[in-house]
Amino acid sequence: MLDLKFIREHPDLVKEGIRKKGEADSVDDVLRLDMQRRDLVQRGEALKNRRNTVSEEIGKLKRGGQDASPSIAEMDAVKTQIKSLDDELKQVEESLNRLLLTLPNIPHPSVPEGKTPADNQEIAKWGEPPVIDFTPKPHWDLVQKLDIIDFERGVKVAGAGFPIYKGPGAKLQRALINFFLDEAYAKGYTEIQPPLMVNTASATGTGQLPDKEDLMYTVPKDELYLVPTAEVPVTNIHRDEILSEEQLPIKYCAYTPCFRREAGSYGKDVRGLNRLHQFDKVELVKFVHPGVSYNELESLRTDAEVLLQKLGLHYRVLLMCSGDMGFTQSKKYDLEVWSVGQQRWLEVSSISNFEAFQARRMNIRFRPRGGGKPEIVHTLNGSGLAFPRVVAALLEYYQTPEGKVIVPKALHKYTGFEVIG
RNA sequence: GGAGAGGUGGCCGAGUGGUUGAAGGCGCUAGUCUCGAAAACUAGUAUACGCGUAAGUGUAUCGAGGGUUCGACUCCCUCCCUCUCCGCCA
Repeated sequence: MLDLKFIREHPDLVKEGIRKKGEADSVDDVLRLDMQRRDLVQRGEALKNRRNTVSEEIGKLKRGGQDASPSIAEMDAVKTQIKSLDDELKQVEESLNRLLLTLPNIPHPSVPEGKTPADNQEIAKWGEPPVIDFTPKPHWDLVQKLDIIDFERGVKVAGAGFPIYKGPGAKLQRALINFFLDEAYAKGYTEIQPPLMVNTASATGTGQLPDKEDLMYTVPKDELYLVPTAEVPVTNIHRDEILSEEQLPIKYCAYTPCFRREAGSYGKDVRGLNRLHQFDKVELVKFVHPGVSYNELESLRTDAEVLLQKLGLHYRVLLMCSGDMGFTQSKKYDLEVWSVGQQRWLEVSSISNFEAFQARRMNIRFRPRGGGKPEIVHTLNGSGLAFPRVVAALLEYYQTPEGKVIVPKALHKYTGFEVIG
């Protein structure tokens, strides 16, 4: 959510930012409702002031045994007016709030303007594709021969997009959980095991609601949502809190399964591990002082990149353009790992600065050193990392001509084996 | 799921219709005292929104929402949550 005062004072900047994101701009409606709201507030409060004053007088008169009926009669009329102004105000505020929740965050000046993924900028590349003298297999062939991931039976048990990891496949997943979390620990992140279902307020706080309800699995009977990412429960930990500046930055890491309906996906994008309804992810979340959030974004990116480096996987860093960035972000990087078997890049991490956009929705503030008014914190998060595509890339990258897979050294102490197959 | 109790400021805790934003205590901040610290004493110590350049001022907030009333922390209704006992259960 954007700051209403900022919109009021800089409507053109906001309109420009929304235009860059390629979204419809309802800034003028916001301003109109804001004016209506302030007018109603002023009229209502003047009457309430009157009511409070007279009620106090009535109290005094009654205690003095005097007649207060003229005042009471006046207040009867005032009461009706207040009620009607309050009702009107409530409607205006509901409309205003609904509108504010649908305004996207505006991009940081360093974000390139663009409309599609083609406009994203590749700003770094690490490693090389492996040199091999055979035709590499895609991971879905490898895992079937090795019998380590069973897609067919996953369909039977749950449906498409719910694979079953088996034997070394399951252990590889478990190894990655520990590897990623240990790396995060070493960088000062505190491990969180959050709820895997969240309520409406939490889903609204991080921006999944009201617009993106279709992405989530719902539990209607209990008004809960299965987490589409640990970002949701972890960022909401500090909802409606005033932190102290000394606590900042707060850094959390969390391993969770993630559940996404991903309606409308099809084709090569969903083959094998490329896109699933349930997948594992370690998420990194930061709450930081607004003055340093862009430094924190860079270090967050480094924290995620190092994981791919330690796994020895070839990857690139994209700076997302304004139009491809998403509703809540001010600036976002994607890490894409090279898929040898598919000869394409796969997104394994998305690293974002939301500035105050989420924190304002969630009312997460901090008290500045030495006192003073609470300020909104900035929130950031990044995948560190999402498992399925890392697993896909890893299996494909380290495959042998015989269809076995060499486990990268960084994982040996977690897997206990060095070769799959 | 059944029965009972309760939700008040950073924390504890008073308050059952009329200056209660809210006693008292703790904590915290500043000052006095001290070589310094502790203790003691003094003062200050919520948030949001509106108006105002500002000082300031108005309104709201005692779990949430609604109702009764001239006036609600106090009465009524609905919901949420916590605790205790019982049941069920990994």
